[in-house]
Amino acid sequence: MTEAEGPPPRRKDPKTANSGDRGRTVISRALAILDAFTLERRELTLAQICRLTGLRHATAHRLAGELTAWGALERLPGGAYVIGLRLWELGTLNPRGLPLRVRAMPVMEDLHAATRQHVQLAVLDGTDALVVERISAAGAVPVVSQVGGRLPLHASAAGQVLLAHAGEELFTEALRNGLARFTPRTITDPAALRLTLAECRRTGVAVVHEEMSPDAHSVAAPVTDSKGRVVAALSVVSVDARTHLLVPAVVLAGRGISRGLGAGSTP
Amino acid sequence: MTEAEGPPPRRKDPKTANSGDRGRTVISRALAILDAFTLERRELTLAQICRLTGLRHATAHRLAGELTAWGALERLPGGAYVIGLRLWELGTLNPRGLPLRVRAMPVMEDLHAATRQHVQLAVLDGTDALVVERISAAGAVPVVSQVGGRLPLHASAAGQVLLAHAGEELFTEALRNGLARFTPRTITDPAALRLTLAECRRTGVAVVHEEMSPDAHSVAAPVTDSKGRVVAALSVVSVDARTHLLVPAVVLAGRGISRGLGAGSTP
DNA sequence: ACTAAGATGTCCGTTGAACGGACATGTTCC
DNA sequence: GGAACATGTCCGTTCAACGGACATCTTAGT
Repeated sequence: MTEAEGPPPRRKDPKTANSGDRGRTVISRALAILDAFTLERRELTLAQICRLTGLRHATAHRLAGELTAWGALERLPGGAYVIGLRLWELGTLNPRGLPLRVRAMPVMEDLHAATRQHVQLAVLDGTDALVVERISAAGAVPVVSQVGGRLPLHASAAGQVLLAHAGEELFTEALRNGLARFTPRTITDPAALRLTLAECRRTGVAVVHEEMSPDAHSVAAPVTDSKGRVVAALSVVSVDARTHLLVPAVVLAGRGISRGLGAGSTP
Repeated sequence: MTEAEGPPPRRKDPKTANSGDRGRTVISRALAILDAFTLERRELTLAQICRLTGLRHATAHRLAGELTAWGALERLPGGAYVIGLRLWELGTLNPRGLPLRVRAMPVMEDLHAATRQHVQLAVLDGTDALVVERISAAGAVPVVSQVGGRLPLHASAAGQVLLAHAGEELFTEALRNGLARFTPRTITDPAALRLTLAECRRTGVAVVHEEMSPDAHSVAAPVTDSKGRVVAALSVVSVDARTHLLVPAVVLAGRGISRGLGAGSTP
């Protein structure tokens, strides 16, 4: 009597369960959770993480719990997850992050005081320029980027400096991603970009007029390490089209930071 | 004939293999690799990672490879590993990191200009105060801390402010870790610390004389968010023992940052 | 030049950690 | 009240992770 209905099959066909998921590693899943956080999405609930990563909620729950226990994530009172301070603390250990920043800050402040414009320091990361430090000017162009944000290599002064001094392989890699157009003045022709970069190598600076956003004019100069390699780009962003007036100041500041990094001391 | 020696046992007893390792998860191992990096150990070879984490080199090699592919680690020309920029980029998403920093920076610069001393901004993380921003003064106390570094809660002005406004549970937690003595003037008696914290809550500031390192005197004031909760501590470190002269400036600056965070606007 | 010691990188059979379906509980909205 | 959704927990199955073994390369000692 009690077995009238028969035993229901508790397990589904395993083949349908994780069919599209084979070959993924635990670490890749955990890192996918971290990847789900962006500048626009700084707080995520467990359900949002599941949707963004495609993970089952049981899996996401377990992984997020482990990441939280370690400090890679934190939980807000409401239950939502945020990137943890431990991750920020670890990030400061990167040689292109904090040490560069500490050396650059005083000079950037001088440059900011002299020009009263936005001052940015960017390094190469993948096929983008990553802004590692920034001093904003009150009355200048609204906000084009922020610390931790990214700039396109072909359409920003800092990006062009970094791209000009990188290898040919990065240039082809950047072309493969396509030269996105932001304004009518954006350089989208590979040959034209190559000429611009050559000019940048010759003069030592990049000057960009409204290639990324209207009314934004910028100048950038390279920052080199003790071996003369370009490790960062220093740029000033202004609403004034007469950016050539800023060239000497930016070059000077760039060299000032480079000297602080030991440029020229060990040839 | 050919089987004279017999088949050699290729596998060792599995029980001896990973006996002390049972129950550890892949993620805990990967995070242990990241944990191996500290301010003192910013570059690590694979062999060093193995020694520090206790992982087999095959495992560490695979995990470090995955972390590198994602950007959590980077490899230097010599083959050594460093914390990757991707980790720094993610870290900037923490609400107590960048947003706080952006609001605080201008005020910190004003405070630095007014006092010509080290200016620090610290938040609570576990049982330490984590320095999230710092402006160094050229002629002041050598170097007591740095961005990404940690201060003891009981022996630094910023730490005392954070501890004074945290719950009772953090106080007992801090006691459990022990009140480490750094100088003859360090408060190591729990009852004395409790009195100091009560005084700090009453006056709104913490004043510390050589409790962490000789010749270092510091004053700290709280920074509050829109709900009046203490989210950070602003401190000035000086060689001058007459720190009471700095109290009004630090309080003013702390309130200035708080106002930028919306303190008082939504009661 | 030969050997030893140590680091990095790769392979593959074994096995236990990770997966995900199912269920329980809590919350929100109509 | 109950439908929809989110979070949290349990447990049997299985495939990804582990680590011993081996290969290669570099550095050090004699």
